[in-house]
Amino acid sequence: MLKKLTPEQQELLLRSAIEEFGEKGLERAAVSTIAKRSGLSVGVIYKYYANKEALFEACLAHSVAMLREVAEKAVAGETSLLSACEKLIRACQSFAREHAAYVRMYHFITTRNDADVARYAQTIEGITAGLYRRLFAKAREEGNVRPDLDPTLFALFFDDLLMMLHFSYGCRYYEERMRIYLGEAEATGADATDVAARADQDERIVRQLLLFLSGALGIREGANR
Amino acid sequence: MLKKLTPEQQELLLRSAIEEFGEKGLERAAVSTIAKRSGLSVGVIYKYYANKEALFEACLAHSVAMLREVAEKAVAGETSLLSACEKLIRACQSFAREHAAYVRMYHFITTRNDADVARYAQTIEGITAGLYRRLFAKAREEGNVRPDLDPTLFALFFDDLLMMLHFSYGCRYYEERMRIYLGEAEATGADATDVAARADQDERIVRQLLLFLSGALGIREGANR
Amino acid sequence: MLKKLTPEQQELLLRSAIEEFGEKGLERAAVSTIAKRSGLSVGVIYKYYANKEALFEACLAHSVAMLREVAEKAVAGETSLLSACEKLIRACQSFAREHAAYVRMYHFITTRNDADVARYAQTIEGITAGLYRRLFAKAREEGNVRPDLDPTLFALFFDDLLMMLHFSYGCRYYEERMRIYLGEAEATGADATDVAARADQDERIVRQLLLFLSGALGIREGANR
Amino acid sequence: MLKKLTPEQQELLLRSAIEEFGEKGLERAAVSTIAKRSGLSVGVIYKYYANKEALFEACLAHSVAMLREVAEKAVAGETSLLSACEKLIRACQSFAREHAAYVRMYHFITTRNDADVARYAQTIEGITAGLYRRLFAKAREEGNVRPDLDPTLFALFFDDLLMMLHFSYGCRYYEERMRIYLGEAEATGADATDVAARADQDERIVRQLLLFLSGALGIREGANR
DNA sequence: AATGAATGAGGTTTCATTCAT
DNA sequence: TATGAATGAAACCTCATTCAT
Repeated sequence: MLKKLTPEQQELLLRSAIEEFGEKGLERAAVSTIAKRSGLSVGVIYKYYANKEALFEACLAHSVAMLREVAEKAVAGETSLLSACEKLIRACQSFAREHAAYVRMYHFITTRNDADVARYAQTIEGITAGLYRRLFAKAREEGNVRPDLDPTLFALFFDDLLMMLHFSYGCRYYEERMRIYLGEAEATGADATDVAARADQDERIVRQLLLFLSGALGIREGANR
Repeated sequence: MLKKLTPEQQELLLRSAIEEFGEKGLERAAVSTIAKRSGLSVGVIYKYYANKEALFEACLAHSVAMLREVAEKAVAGETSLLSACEKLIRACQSFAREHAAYVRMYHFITTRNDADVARYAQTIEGITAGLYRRLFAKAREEGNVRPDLDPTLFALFFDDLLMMLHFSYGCRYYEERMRIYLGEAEATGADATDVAARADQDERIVRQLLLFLSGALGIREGANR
Repeated sequence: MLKKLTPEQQELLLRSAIEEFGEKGLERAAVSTIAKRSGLSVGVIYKYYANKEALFEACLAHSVAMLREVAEKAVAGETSLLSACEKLIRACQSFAREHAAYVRMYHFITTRNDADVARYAQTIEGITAGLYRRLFAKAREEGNVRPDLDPTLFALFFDDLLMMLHFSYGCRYYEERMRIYLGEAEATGADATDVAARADQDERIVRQLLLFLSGALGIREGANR
Repeated sequence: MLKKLTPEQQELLLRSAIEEFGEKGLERAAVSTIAKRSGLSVGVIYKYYANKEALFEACLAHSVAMLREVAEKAVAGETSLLSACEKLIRACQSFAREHAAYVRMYHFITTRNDADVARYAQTIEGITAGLYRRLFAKAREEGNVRPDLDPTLFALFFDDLLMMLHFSYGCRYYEERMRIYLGEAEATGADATDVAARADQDERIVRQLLLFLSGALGIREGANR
């Protein structure tokens, strides 16, 4: 009769858990901390999720669903391959900046070494794999990309670059790595200059990645724009 | 102070620890298991390393050193950019097939979220970042690649692809992801057919990645070979 | 105050609780399971009983009342000591076969180690103790049993045997123990042969226990029948 | 090389655990309390026993072994059935007075309702069952007991009485029950009068139980003494 | 008044680290 | 000095009890 945990509280629980897991990973995250963060009791978490791992998986599913949603929105209605890529890249950037914890959850899946990995991978990668392959296959048929391109493998390489882009904006190590490559000092705060510099850098990354991709795919500029 | 452990034993300890960490990650790996695997006592491990984390870091350093060594050997003496790339790709494949645990250690670094990340990244990525940047800058000067290429960012994208290649051969999630992209069933064993099929697939990946890269870099075929 | 629970529901609650407690004991039984079994809410149980222990005690009282009722019915109107014994033995058997949970509840009292034990024992054992003692004292006066019999202690020994008989039919350990003594395999099911074999065995136990008792009590066969 | 837990400490651990389990039962006993009682750490308990249940079983085994040892010593070398019975009864009394916790452990087995019960029963009861059966069969062959006695069932009834005797000295509920039957007030302390009264009562129980048994078994006085 | 979801104390168990031998 | 058994803090999870609806 009475559902004490409102949808808002359930959402809050997931968000709190994603933050905790995103910071510490499955093992180091403590259910009691998640309870505190979300203002709920330990008991109620175990009412909704059988154990810590089940909660982790729910967080994964939630995070991945958001990632996918963003990706799908980004390419929806795009007819040009290059502009679809641009949309995806920009979507990656803004999503990862806003929801770093979700990106980190995604990254944590990749560290798993158990038997469930196959299931996760199928659920998460299956859709994008198909999407990109079809995108490239169609572009090849239409003569917009190099004719010797293997849609299967190019889809993989393309996704490699998008994944790394995600991680570079959401995971500290990859962030640091990007900084090293770009040869810049750590941003100290969030003042106006930093924000502007960051936007500039983001823009530079977009342009260069598009350049890299258009070369890789052998995109005929004229045909696309 | 610590004379009793021969270099061979130290090497053995690191190898055992890398295997254990590579299988289970930092949290799930047990120091006592590492002791058993290496035939040493728990006590002596703590004589050499302050704590589990310190041992983990030593394993990271060791793994990364091997990775780097392999990478450097691969490009040594290569004058052509494309053939350097090919060497690197093939080195990735064979190293990851042989030393999956080392690759996984490398991958574990990226899950770090603490303050030490910067130090790690600097040590590990600094060198390759510089190497690739110089490689591309030189190629641009010599007119062997597209003139509008930004050596800094292209180095990053190139390393993205190599990292993902590593992980695709060493980490279960990424392995599974590659399988999904390539649309193939899980290899059942190590019989002759499997081995041959795997070699074929590896070769296909090398060729397509080189195609992807040469397009991306705008490599002038004639100038390189 | 508590009007809403009909006598039928109260009875059902007790029966459900006795089943749950009989299966699992006080600690392992869950109030929520009892609520489910009885179709009531957890809340209403706590309206009627202060806590799980109080409910357990009510179950004890109820079970013991039934046991006693059965015992009293069995001896009512019996003039011969031996036939009173026989009635009690048969009553034990059939009651325990039908209401094993009640027998187990009774058995659980005996595990108590707290201060309330005296109160329980007084309530439960007081009546039978008096009953048996008077039974034996009367038989001695009438010259139907050995004259050196101590009614007090013989009542205790007699009750010992009846208690053990109860438990042997209601509690798994004692059941198994009886099987070991009787040297028989575990009954596999409830088919006709099993049922017949079981009845035979029950009958054998009755006859031998009567033999044992009549010897112990020094019953003069002629005087009793 | 170094077994820090000496046999004495292991013995102490078992004794402490038996006391704790004997007082509270499996569920209510806390491993941490056992650790405190024995002056050991929680961890070392889990080195020696896989979990609380395993420790409990070890305590059972230990207790039962002692009980059996005492029983076997009691009948060893006794040629007369009646004097063997007397020895057993007196052994029960003194053992239970000294090691009440062991008796309670034994009693706790009988509350179990799980599948392991059969195994326990076999181990514990198997030996005495055979012993008593043979004792009675031999006595019947020799014409020392009634010829219509069924050794199997009489062994069971005899063991019933011994078990109840044990419990009456070791378990509070049964103790209280005996007091009710005997119609005496609770002993207040351990002063001289109490001790003497207790010894008197013990003696009375021995004699009456022997009387009861000799009647039940139809022992020919002349043949035995 | 009845419900049953939420609470949170408390128990079991693990394992990094210590330290007596 | 090297060992590896002992330590004990910390985390998961359960479930008796409460209380908002």
